[in-house]
Amino acid sequence: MAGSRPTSKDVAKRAGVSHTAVSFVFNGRAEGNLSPATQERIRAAAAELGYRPDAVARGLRRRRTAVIGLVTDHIASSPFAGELLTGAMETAWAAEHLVLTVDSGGDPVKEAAAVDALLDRRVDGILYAAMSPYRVALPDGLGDTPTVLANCLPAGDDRAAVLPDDRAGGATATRALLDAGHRRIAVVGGIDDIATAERLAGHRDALAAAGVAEGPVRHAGGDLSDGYAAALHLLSGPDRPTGVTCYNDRVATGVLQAAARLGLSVPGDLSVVGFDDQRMLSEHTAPPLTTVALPHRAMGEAAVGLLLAAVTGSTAPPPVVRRLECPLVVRGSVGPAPR
Amino acid sequence: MAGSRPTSKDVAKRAGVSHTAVSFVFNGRAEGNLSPATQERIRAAAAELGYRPDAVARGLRRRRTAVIGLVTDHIASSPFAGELLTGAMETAWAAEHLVLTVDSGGDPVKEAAAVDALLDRRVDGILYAAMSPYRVALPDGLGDTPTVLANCLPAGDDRAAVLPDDRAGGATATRALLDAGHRRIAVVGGIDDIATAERLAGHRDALAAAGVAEGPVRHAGGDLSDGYAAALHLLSGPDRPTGVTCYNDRVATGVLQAAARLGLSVPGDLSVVGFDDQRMLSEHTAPPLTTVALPHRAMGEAAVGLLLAAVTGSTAPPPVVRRLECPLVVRGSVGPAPR
DNA sequence: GTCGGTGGCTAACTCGTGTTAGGCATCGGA
DNA sequence: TCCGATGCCTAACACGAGTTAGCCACCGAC
Repeated sequence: MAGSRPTSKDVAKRAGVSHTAVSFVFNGRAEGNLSPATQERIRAAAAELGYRPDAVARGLRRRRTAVIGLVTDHIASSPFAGELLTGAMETAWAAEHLVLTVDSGGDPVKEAAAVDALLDRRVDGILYAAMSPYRVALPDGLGDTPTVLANCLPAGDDRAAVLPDDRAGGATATRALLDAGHRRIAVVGGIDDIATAERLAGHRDALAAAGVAEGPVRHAGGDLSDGYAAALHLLSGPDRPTGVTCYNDRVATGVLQAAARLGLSVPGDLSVVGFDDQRMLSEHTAPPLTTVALPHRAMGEAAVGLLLAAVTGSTAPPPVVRRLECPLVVRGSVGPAPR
Repeated sequence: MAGSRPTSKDVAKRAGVSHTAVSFVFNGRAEGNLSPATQERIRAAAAELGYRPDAVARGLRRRRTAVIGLVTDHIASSPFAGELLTGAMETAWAAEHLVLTVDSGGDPVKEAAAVDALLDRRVDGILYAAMSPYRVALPDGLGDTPTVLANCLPAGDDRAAVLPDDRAGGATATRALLDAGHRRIAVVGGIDDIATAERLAGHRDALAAAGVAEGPVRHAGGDLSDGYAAALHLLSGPDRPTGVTCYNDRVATGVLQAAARLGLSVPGDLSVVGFDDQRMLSEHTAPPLTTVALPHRAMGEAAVGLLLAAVTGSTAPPPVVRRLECPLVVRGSVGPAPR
């Protein structure tokens, strides 16, 4: 007896009406069809029994499950995925939707199987999140299921996508240094990467807007040791820069260590700006890192927002790329230019 | 035409049989009921149409959705949650189940609503994961839905739970130092916490087993600065310890910084063992941290394993607490005892 | 020739809801 | 008195499967 949920029929019996009447009450069709007294009786009966409509049966009939599917290539490896997932879950929740997540681990076969499994469950839309912003071939079979990509681009430009605005972010990083009075600004780290190119372009945008000449650029890789090595070189030469923007926080941490090694104080002698806001790192360096945050949470929110709009409007999301702002997180590694 | 999935009726029509026959094929009831020739015709028709049974309709009839619900209090804040989620998703996937996740953000009201939303979707079981291992009052209403707690304990001992074996983990940390020949071993960090007490007990277990006298214990808190301060004190006194086990990796990082400040080399003069394996930290300290890992992924796997067993056996998971091993992750911060 | 059994298949019901067409009063007006 | 309109409600079907009971033809045995 404890095990079985009450159905709309139970409620109907208790209120002395048909189950149709119960359905009306729970779907806003009561007004004009059911007398206020009857509505009240039904509501009371439902409350007493603790009735809640069965979402599975409802999904079958309505052909909407109020569930959106999320397939990603690496959820555990980075806190970013967690942020994106949180953003997605929260906007979904606000619209009374839930999120069904599958991690493909980057395996295309599993990825296709994951999409199939989600479609079998009749999810209302699919959010496809990648960890690296490359172009991505979606498994086919999703047909006209509303689909939005997050942090990656569709192979053909036929799907909606949500991405960080790397170019503007690059400009933001550099502007943080310019605003503090720096004029000799270097760029350290980076790989053969769309993001690297975009951020560098943003860097140049900011320099140009301020009428400042370009400094040295060292695309040395994306790891702590890369930042360390490049900075050691860069900072021991003549005419050393007073500010450095980095490809990411790992590289920036390497730069901080190199500065410490060379006896340069940060931010006294040198200012450093990171990228990504990898908080486990950026909050714990000495000094804590001023950095440009990737909008992972916002991407999750925006992507689900697009999906929900498509679902309620029963139209595919417009296949445009939306770029989201990368906000500056001010901590302690930027100070006024020395001298 | 592209938009609508084929149903079992479409397959039936194409194969010239009833939809019941199709259902038989997809549920292992074909043998003995359908001639091999008919089976083959059905299979062929299904393949040509790309038919896959609708999981929503199937869930309604079978009263099993092949979805398990996961409610957690903080998914984004730590990489641990991601690990747990990954473990859960993987074992679920291996059994052809998916995971429906809700983050309550620690709000008990939302938590209850989340459980209701999951039950509405008729999830086959619920995995309740917390970030801190305190006792937890489950929202009622889950009745006899199979439920397993991960990383926390039920308020009454009426539910199954999966936890790290903190005591054994504490012993593992200390044993790593004992095995390297250390005899003066300190404990740094910790809060008023079950985990702290358990790990300390394990520490003493290991010392007792090796017949080594207890060293200083500083329950100084759980942050980097706490570790730094405590270690500065501890290491500058006379008769300083040669090995330290820490409450967590943040504390351990503080200890490393204190050692550097005092001119002690790690692991030459001092060996340090962390706890948690917070990789973003432990992999990037100098030297990289030898630490005891919390079995988050294993907890996710074990919890879902228990749930699946309960679901297929249609019996509640036995309300016992299962403690999972915390493995030692060897990196570079432990060396032979000096002298 | 009838009876019982068996292999091969389907009609008809079920799960719990949403939805459409229509029934049955009652009421006002001619 | 009869007619149409209106207010209130329900019967019956649909969604897409899984499941039970049973039909029908064929076979062998008596």
